[in-house]
Amino acid sequence: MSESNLPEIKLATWNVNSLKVRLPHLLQWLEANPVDLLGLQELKMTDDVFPVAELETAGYGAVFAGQKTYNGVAILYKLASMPKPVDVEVNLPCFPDEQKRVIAATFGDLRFISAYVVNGSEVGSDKFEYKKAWLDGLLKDCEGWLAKYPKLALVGDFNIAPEDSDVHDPAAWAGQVLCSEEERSRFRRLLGFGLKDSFRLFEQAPKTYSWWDYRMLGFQKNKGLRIDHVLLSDALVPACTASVVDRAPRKWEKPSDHAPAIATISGVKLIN
DNA sequence: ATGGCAGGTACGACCTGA
Repeated sequence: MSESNLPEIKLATWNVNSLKVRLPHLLQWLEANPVDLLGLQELKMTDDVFPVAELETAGYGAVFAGQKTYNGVAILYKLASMPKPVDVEVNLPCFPDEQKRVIAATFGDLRFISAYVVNGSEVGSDKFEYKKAWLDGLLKDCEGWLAKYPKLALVGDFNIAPEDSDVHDPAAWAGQVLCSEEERSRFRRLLGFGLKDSFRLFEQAPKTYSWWDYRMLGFQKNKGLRIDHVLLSDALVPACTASVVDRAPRKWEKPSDHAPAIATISGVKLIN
């Protein structure tokens, strides 16, 4: 039928580590990769200085929730291809938080959520307890969102490497923050609600990561972790035709320490 | 075990990241 004539929709996520510093990289990347929806994390800016005009010139609209110095999330949508966002939610309904870590919006009948999961500092710290509580809130609200929105994409910096294959040195990282069983078990519970890690739907090159430490030549030595994910609800999984990490912008001058991750879905009609 | 790099704040170092 006409399903195959529907355009592809590209869904992406990128922790830009300061949108002020990275705006030129973002614009350069969007020109080469005109994705339809892009979740951003670590804006590190307040809403009054969000680059609305520059992004509109590049063909993108945005909804955003910023904060001074830390955190801050946004969703960019391609004006030419996407319906206007509705039902915008900031943060987790069940977890009141001063920190801006979640923004969600609906495009047609697609719910798109950009999340910046707590880092957690180190296992056993107060920040780690906050991370676990925050993740429990995310789990609870995702269960609710999935019941309401069958077509759902949850993207972002999860600060969790789900499997040892997502870690350059699993022995060194065993039990450490980003790799602990307490974090990984929560990630698996999230998948249990009816989400898939789109990256793992496909054969992938070994040692594919999305984050590399700035220090110790981490990127040059590919000492990385895959902690940025595009999760798709079961209703979208059959339509997913590709899921990749784009290492290219990590090679640019003064890069973010994270690379973008992109999933492609095909044959999905967005219904208003 | 430690520190190394980067961004922000604010002009000192210090906090946070992962």
